[in-house]
Amino acid sequence: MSLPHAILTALLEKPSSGLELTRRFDKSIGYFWSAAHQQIYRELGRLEEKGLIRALPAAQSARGQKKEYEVLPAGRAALTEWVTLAEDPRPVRDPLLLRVRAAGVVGAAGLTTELRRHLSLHQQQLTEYETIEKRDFPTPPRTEEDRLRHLVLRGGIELETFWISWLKEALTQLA
Amino acid sequence: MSLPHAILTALLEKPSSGLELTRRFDKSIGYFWSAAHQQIYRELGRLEEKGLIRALPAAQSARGQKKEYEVLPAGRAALTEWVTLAEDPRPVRDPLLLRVRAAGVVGAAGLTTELRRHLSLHQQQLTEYETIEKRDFPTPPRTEEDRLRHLVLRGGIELETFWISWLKEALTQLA
DNA sequence: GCCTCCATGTAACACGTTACATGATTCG
DNA sequence: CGAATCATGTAACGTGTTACATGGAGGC
Repeated sequence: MSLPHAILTALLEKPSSGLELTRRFDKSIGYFWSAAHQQIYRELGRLEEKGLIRALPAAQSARGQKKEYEVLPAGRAALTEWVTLAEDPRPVRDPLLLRVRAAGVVGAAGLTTELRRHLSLHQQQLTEYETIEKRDFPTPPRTEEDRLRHLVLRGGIELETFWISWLKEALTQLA
Repeated sequence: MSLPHAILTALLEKPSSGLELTRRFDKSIGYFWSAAHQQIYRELGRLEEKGLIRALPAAQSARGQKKEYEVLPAGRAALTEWVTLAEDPRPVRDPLLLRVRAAGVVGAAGLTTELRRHLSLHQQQLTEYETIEKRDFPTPPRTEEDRLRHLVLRGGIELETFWISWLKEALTQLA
């Protein structure tokens, strides 16, 4: 039940059309909750049907015509409730860990190439996050909203740091 | 495409019935790739149909009768191939990070309770992993299989450590 | 007129979750 | 014999992914 709330959050930050949302998911929210445009359009339809958002009056509903949405009070209420809900942490679900385990059974030949590739990708992602951090949070954030956004970004940075360190250790052991 | 390979790995470690697999997923493999029994039975059926595993001859196929599976050569080959496949890291997909971001928009009232609850759950999980580490790897592992299994466990431990540290920082900032 | 890009969708399928169904075995 | 437990499944649904369809606007 996360995607609808991700969309509500994005729309509260700024009313948008489906494609604009898709683009914003690609750079910002998508760093920790990704979604393709097909999923976004489907979900926008459901949210509108439930009365949590509405299409801005100016928008035409014809195909190929831009359609902007904004959040209704009921939508904000639903999001507020979701924030404090008791929802257990997702168990880890990572194919790479699984593959390392499988390598223990069928042999680790060729695994290091893939580990090196992942290491490089995580290093790239870390660099990207650090660029954003320097750009958006050059000084300690003052508003609560900024502090929370920075906190989320720190989460991303520390996760990438974990992967880099773990992959280096793995490569050392397999050398 | 991870579940079938998780099952192949588990079956190579030890031929099992559906329920035995379910239990082993609950304690071991499930720490980084969980699955319910319904999913496992469905997947066992598919793997058998594809000729990657087979039911042991002794087993009856009647409902309520135990049915053990073992991996066929084609199954081992498929798993070996998967280990070295180029498959990009999964983008992070975490509802808690999303909720913190949403809290930036609708207000963080009541969020700390949930963060404290998560902190406690992650501390429990870390303790569990450390118990397993002491039990299974009291001395540096010698075989490649053991080294790889330990590596995966280290991944779990470091991930939990990350969450604990991040949650503590978050709670400090929101205090 | 044609190509590209912007924009909104549909369809089909794979995967994961929740609820329920059915039969065999064991223990009191 | 009744209840609990072991064991294998079915059904329905929600979410995520891949492939494809439709239409408008601007540039050559």
